[in-house]
Amino acid sequence: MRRAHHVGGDRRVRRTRAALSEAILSLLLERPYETITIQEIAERADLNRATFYLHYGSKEELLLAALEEQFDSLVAEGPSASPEQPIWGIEEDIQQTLDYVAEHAALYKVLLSERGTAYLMNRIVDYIAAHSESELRASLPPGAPTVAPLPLIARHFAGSFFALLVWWIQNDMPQPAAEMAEVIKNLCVGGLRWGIGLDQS
Amino acid sequence: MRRAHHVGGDRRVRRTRAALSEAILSLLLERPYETITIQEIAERADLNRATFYLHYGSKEELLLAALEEQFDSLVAEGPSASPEQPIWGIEEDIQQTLDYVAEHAALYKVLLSERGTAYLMNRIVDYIAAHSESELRASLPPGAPTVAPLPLIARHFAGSFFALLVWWIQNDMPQPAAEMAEVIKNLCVGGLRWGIGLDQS
DNA sequence: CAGATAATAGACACTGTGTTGATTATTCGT
DNA sequence: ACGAATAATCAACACAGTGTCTATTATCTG
Repeated sequence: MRRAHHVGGDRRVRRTRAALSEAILSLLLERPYETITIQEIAERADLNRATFYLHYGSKEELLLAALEEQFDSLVAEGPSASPEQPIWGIEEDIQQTLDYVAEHAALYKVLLSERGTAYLMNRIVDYIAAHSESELRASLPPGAPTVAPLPLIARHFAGSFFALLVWWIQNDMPQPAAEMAEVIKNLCVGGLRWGIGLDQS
Repeated sequence: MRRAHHVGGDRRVRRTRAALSEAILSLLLERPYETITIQEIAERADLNRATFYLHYGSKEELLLAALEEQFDSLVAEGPSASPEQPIWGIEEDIQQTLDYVAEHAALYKVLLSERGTAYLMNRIVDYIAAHSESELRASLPPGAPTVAPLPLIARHFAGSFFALLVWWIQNDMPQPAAEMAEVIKNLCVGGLRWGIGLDQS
């Protein structure tokens, strides 16, 4: 019955890394990235400063690792891979993403407005684009004509979704998640269907 | 006839600041922001380090100033404010923006992929959104029904435009600017017209 | 030209970094 | 439950870069 063995090596390592990630993210909620020192991170994680260097070479490295975890847990909620309703499976993802982000509003507001944007944006937009492109590909007859190449349509969709997401977060989520999801569905998925010519029928 | 007087105070100040901006941007082309020191910036600008502090309080401050100039010169090329062809004036902007970015490809590749993204993205997306929103407003009958609130449609447009722009730059501009502009026009402006119901006719 | 102001040069204390070697504590496999 | 392996601690180190200062020189503006 004793599981959770070998989940990723030494238990001490896992605990230490988790503490460091948590420390930097919690510091990020309080003040800008540049002003945060490795000393403070170690301090807040209740670890010796030398221990930090046992795991990461720089603040940057730790941040990327922490963001990666963050992204993974966002995606984990994510794409339940719709059955036979191709494009419309995306709508579920939109709803789930908004719900997830709303739960972690404070953190995402910081991540998106400051340091993390470059990384998170690339990561999220890439992910959404890849995800929606494969859905698109599956839902289209092979040689069907589209307004533009599929990867660009996917990017178009991902970009507008992300922009609306950022707007929503940075404006302190003026609408409830469900309502915003509706708007995004209308605009993005509508635009998507238009992009692949489904609206011409 | 002696103009260019009083363009912004002391000539020395203008020269110094310009040198600093140029220095940080050129360093940014060579290596990541974090590794650049104020010492080096001053050195490359051929200025005493103390002079730096006479003008900026930190590296960050200088970078923001430099980005602001960069953004201004991008916008300067920009919106020739279409006469009576509302939405279609946007098409010109798209073309001009791509041309401008293509000219400064190396710099923008760095700015968009690294440090600058957060700032530039907010700045550019805000600008495009505001610009397109006012064009939209002008081109629509007051009470006309739309798919979503105007500001969100504008954001949707700006986001997808920006995402495609980033994709294009980061993939080393696989298509010529003109061709990419066509794609963007098709997708974004098409989506925009669809968004405000012009496609239902 | 003269007064004002910007830039320089060198020095200063200070903060945070990255590394080291010796020591202690925890964990994992058997 | 034991013992070998290895992670974490602690104190100390040289070092790089920061931010500030004062006195001096160079340059601009009216």
